[in-house]
Amino acid sequence: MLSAKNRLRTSSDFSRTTKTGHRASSQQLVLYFLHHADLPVEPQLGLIISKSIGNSVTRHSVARQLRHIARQHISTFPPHTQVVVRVLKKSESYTEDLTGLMAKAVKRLTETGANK
RNA sequence: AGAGUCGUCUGGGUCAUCGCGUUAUCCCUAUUAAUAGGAAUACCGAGGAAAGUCCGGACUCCGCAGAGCAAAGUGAUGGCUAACAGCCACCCGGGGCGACCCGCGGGAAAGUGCCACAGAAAAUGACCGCCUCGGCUUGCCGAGGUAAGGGUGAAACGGCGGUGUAAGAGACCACCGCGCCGGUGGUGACAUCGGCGGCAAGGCAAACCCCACUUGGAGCAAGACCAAAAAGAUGGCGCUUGAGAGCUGCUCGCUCGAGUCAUCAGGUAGGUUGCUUGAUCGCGCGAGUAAUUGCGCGACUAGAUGGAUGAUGACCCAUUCGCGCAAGCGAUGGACAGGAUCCGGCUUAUAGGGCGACUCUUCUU
Repeated sequence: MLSAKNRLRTSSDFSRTTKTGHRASSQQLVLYFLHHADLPVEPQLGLIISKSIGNSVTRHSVARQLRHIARQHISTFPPHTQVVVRVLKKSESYTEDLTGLMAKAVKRLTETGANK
């Protein structure tokens, strides 16, 4: 699981990341990520799970699994980064999808950072 | 043994590793000196419905001289409770051989309204039929009587039997039903017995309405405290005689330069609090048919806030499937469902399992 400092907390963080950030998507997930020097040093991650996924039990269980997977990869993100994961469809396992998307996002972030 | 009725409990278990949240202890760092951040260790960490948010309260704020209207809700009787639309007991009506179950149970002789389709008529009614009278073309027409019969309908103007009649009819009579009066039993709803009365009384009140009783409003996003920024008020200093800022350990010096500093009230963003020990639960004894309650002893560890429970492994138990005569082996791996101020209820969802009480039938002794 992710510790509290690695989680997005406010509504404005979510809207800024989803509206102005970059995107990477798969069949089941969409990953938004934003890198800016004004953001906190620790990488932060937030989840968006709609009611179409299932009832409250299902949504919480999906969120816990995603946080568990994301914990192993959050340290690979560069500092000053915020990430939002949106869940589109219900699935048995999100491990491969999330791992692939996060690797892609990290690759693009480090490339743009190199260009600077 | 079989068939049933009712109540109640449980809601996979044990262990290990990593991770997350609250609290406590200790250590480190920072300063505003009692807070913040970080690290370690320990303890604890979703439910019987946490759900729906349908009732009732606690708690908080606002309002409030008193009375009435409106609106909403409740509706047999007695009790329990903080309170209730809840619960218990009992009454009444209905169902079952029975254990037991079902019923939003005041008023339809205060008034208004509605009663689909069918049917003559849904409440000032005559379609068929029956009877009487009149007419003639002798089996039809007209006038009238009749709610016993037919047919329609969820429901047809008290039921049934007799007297009676042209035919009929509470027109009259007995029993039942209904209403009133009285006796007895019961706290009471009511039951039962006796007498009298006339047949006046179709259903719907979850149609309006009438009667009785209850209710001030909003809700933890309540409320309380702290309090950025921007704007405001007051005061100090200053506008080339330089306030203040940057460079610096300090002074000098250099550069920028027209506003700047302090206080105040308000209370936005944000934060803290409210926040979990309570009409609490378990056991024993006592009161009560029971709901419930008195006393004594013991127990109590979720408090998150984009919202903490996840991942992996081992064993056991349960389910299902396959192999097998069986023992067993292999695979599968759990119903409904996730706290958000807290309690009492109701309703709805729920795989499987355990326990208790009782009824009926059959057999044996």
